[in-house]
Amino acid sequence: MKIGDIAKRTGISVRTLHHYDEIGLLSPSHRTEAGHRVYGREEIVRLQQIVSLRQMAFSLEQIRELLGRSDFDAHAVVRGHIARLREQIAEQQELCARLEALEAHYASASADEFIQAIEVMTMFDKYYTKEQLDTLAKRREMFGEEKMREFQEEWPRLIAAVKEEMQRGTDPSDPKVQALAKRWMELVAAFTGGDEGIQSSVKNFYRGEPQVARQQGLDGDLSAYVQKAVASSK
Amino acid sequence: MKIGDIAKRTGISVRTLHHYDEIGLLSPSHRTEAGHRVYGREEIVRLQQIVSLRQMAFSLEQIRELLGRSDFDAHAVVRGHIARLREQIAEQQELCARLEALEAHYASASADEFIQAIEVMTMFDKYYTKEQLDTLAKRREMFGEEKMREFQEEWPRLIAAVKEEMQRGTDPSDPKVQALAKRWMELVAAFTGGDEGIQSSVKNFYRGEPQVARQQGLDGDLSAYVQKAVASSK
DNA sequence: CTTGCACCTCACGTTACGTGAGGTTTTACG
DNA sequence: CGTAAAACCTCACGTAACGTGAGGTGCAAG
Repeated sequence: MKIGDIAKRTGISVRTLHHYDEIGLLSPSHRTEAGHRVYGREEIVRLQQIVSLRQMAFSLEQIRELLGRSDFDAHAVVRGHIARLREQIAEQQELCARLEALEAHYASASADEFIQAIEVMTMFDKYYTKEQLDTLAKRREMFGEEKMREFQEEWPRLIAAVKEEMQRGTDPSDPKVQALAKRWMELVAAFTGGDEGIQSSVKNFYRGEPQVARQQGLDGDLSAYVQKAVASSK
Repeated sequence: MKIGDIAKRTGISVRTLHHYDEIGLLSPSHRTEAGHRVYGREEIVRLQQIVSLRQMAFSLEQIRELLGRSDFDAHAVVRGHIARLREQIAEQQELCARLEALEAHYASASADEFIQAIEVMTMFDKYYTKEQLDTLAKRREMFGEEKMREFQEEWPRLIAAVKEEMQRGTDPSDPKVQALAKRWMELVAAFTGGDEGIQSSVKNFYRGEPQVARQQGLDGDLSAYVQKAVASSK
């Protein structure tokens, strides 16, 4: 009946019982004149209920409501709780999947490269919708790991080649430039799959993150040059 | 370069930047003489990294370690993080499944009954291992909803009948008592499936939660009486 | 010159307790 | 009955990652 007995019998810490008393969730019905808490049958029952609900991950506030009086719709509270749990699960699974993909893909990368990869991933989140990311993921699966790596290695070479022609002042309608532009658009098409939404997202991405574009050797002049080449081929 | 600009450009709140400064996660390289924070390129880059890692649900402490210097094994940190996420997901799925089962089964119950059902569930957790609970769940599936309900309705009648004989002083070897005891053991066998571990868990359960036993009309005398009847039948 | 906005530094609130600090009461033993 | 250990009490700070004022200063525009 005293707090220590309750603690031993239920496995709840004395501090926790103090806490429940403090917030008015479970207050002992009596106190000795020395101020020691005395719990009765009622309170033990209520404590069991509290513990049970806590095991179900309800907050103390929710528990107070659920036990407070049945005018609260318990089923509604539970359904809300389930909904929140579902959301959390979905989020965490998404996260987990991403981190595992990263681990698998960048297993041999340095810490810096690894963190950079995470950065790129979150940047993608900013500019692409969830559906677009799904589409891109499917496309990557379609091509397979090796193809994607080849593409990633081809881009810098292609960009460098175009830049050279541009700086040399070659006309965009020159066959050499035309060939490069054709390959350029092929790679773009392979990545975007012709999806217009994705194409505009790509543009927004490079516009919003110029430092990424710069890192890859891209800039406004270069893309304008390619645009001209493509236009003149029609 | 001033804190408000950073806040607008990155979407991070001013307070958050203050916080990161406070804990030394991201401090501006300079201050104006008035004490205004001035951020440089470096800090913006670091902030992006912080935001990215935070999106991945890393704690600020972990982020500090990851960015602190690459002597920390980033891969190990990430693997640990994944493991923790997995655990949380598993727990929440377990919880969610239980709550949904409750919702489905007690959809039309009152709040009190509902909470009591949750209590019973957590009591079971205390006395049965996970495997035993799985076994019991499978057994319930085997019998189906209706059979289980029939069993649940039969128990009180059976207990009452035995109690009557006991109070009347009927000898445990009397055919009437023998018949009741036989049915008793059949029901026990249906529930436990003859699993010895489960049988002892049941005993521990009723021993540890005497109020549940009492609520069902069970007590030491009664079970001793049944034991005698069973023994005398051999 | 004053208005208003951006900036600053406290400092409390949030969740569910853990962990002492420092003091009183009860209990057990000789 | 005296004393010492065990159990009880009330503060009160710490946790994670900020939100939200309160109250005061700096700076550019009208």
